[in-house]
Amino acid sequence: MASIATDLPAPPRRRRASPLVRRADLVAATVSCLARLGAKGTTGREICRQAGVSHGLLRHYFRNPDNLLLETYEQLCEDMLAQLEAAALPYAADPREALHRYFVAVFSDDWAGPDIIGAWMVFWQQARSRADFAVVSDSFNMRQRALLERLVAALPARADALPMADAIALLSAVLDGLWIEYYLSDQRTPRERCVALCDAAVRRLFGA
Amino acid sequence: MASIATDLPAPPRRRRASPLVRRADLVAATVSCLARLGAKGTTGREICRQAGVSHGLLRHYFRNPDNLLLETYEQLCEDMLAQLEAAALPYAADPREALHRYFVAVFSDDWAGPDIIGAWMVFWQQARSRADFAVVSDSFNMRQRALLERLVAALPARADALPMADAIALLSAVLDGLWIEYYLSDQRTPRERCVALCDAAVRRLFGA
DNA sequence: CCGCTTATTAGACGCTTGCCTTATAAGCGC
DNA sequence: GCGCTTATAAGGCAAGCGTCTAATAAGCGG
Repeated sequence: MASIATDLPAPPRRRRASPLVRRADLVAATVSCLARLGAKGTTGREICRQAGVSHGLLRHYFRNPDNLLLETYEQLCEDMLAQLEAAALPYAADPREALHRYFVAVFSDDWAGPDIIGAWMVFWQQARSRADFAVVSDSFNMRQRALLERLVAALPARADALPMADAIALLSAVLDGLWIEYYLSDQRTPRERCVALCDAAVRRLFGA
Repeated sequence: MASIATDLPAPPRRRRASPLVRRADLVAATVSCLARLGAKGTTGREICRQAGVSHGLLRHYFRNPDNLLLETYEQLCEDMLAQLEAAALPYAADPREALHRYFVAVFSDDWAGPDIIGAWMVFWQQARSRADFAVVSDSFNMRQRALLERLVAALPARADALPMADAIALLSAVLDGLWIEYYLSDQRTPRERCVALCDAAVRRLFGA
């Protein structure tokens, strides 16, 4: 048994890390916290606990917990948009396939996995009451929809098609709605079914 | 100017109310709180403040703030289902019209107004991490979908129709997705457009 | 009009949070 | 290897929360 003297002072393992790495750590811990504990449980101290750093460090990198939340949201949106483009654009020549890849990416573990999906719901909540979050949300929605529009535009034109704005809005709604369905129970509606339903929606909305 | 004696003791206007009324007051205050302040801002004390009662009263009617939240969720679901049925079922003979009334009710001020719409997002969040909330959510979803299915079943059958399960799932997703879109900005997508898009989805999914 | 039930308030307690200030040492440049 | 920068830890402080207990009075039955 170790002596009390060596037990108590507990070498506070303070390995230094580059600012960029630490910031990334805190952002990652924030996402995990949001997904696991929701808005109420995601406190500055809890985030630091999860990141394995002292609670004073948060203030060293961010103005306050709220600011960390906002930056996390921004980065999450940026990353997701980049990956959606990377997944779909290489197949732009075959719009059906490109859309399919897009759907698969949306429901992938990266953005809809158990360690992250819950975070989006919290951000949506913030977007309604806080202007700075709303700005990020609006920008994200706009860009996501632009990408969708770009993919859809490559589909062969049909005579009995809906107005493009309506079709896009509906496809976008299907995506969000299925995403919520998946959020509420990945058992009841597994991701393969979500993707299949999205594909079906494309066929229905833009012609067989 | 009134005397200090009458100012300080501040007649604590403690009018009695029947238990049912007070409980309803607290539930209503909870919804308002959730919608205005989100999950983090909705504390037991804040709810009581908003309801105009002392913070001790919450414990007199509910085991704890969490329990009040759950009961609020249950009642909200019950009320909404009842009103959806009341809005749509009288027109069951004309399924198109019945569905339209259903959509109008979903996006009405009663369930999507600024004083309530934010609450649903919080409940969704709870439904993922807390089993008791998940039970309420699942039951609500099941019954809502059953009602939708009942209305859709009255539509004339079409040869090129999707499998019923898929069509229902997609229509339900469109509803939820547009609901979120409306939640994020009632400016960008006003409720009339949401309803119109739902109607369009019905035509597309179940035939013109 | 009195007395009992109980709705209601008020206050105390311990805990956690966010914010700030101070102390420490890790690791780079020289 | 030495010293300076600064990443990191730690603790104090006020405020707010949830829980509990005790005191008060409102309004009914008699």
